[in-house]
Amino acid sequence: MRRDIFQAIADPTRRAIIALIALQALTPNAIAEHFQTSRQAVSKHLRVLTECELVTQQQHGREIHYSLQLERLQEVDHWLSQYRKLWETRFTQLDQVLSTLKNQKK
Amino acid sequence: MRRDIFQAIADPTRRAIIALIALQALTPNAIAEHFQTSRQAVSKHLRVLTECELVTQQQHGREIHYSLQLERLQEVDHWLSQYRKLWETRFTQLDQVLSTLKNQKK
DNA sequence: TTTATGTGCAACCAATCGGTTTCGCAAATA
DNA sequence: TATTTGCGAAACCGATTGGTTGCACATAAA
Repeated sequence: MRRDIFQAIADPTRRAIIALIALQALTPNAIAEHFQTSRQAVSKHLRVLTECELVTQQQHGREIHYSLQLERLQEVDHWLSQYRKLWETRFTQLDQVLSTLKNQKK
Repeated sequence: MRRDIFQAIADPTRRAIIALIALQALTPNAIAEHFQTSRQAVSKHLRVLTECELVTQQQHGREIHYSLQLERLQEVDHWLSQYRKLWETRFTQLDQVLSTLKNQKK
């Protein structure tokens, strides 16, 4: 199933998982220890994250290590960038207003 | 109800609404014309967006104009920034690897 | 070999979601 | 005044979500 990354990061638990594995790969059991939910619930979240390619798996014997695919977050960054342009323009305009006011005081 | 902005932008229709009103405020009817859903469905989306303060209303007679609160998107930007740091570091490291290789060729 | 451990998957469940239709109400228009 | 228009709110509905429990199956350890 093709998943939407925005829907994937909508859940707070999934964002917490992302934060956990950002620096080092972890197993589902290791991740589940940080929450009050079952390992299976964490597995379901990992499946959603895997389906939108936000995380990848590395098998080590019977353990599976999940790690974050940082680059995928750039899709969100790209979506944001169109609006970032707008709010930066707005700040620039505010700066201009402020300096105009400053000059009038002189 | 206190809403989560990540949950608000998870829905593709809501992201489309955000894009629509980014440049100019619009009424629910005007927005609904861009989709194949009813005005009431759009109203529900606007309610979600209003609850997390992503949009604000301006009443003009019987018309209500909805406009985007750009600054609120900075909450997403702020969340992203921690990971942006990481992927930029990664790129920097890649650059270093590349220039090391380059120097070795000399 | 037997037992313990790490995992994914399926079935089930209550809650939520995104949509619809119907309604009521205030403002604009005839 | 009577009618039309723009809107929110409520009731309803099927699909999805996030959780659970129970299971099957490898791999590691005894």
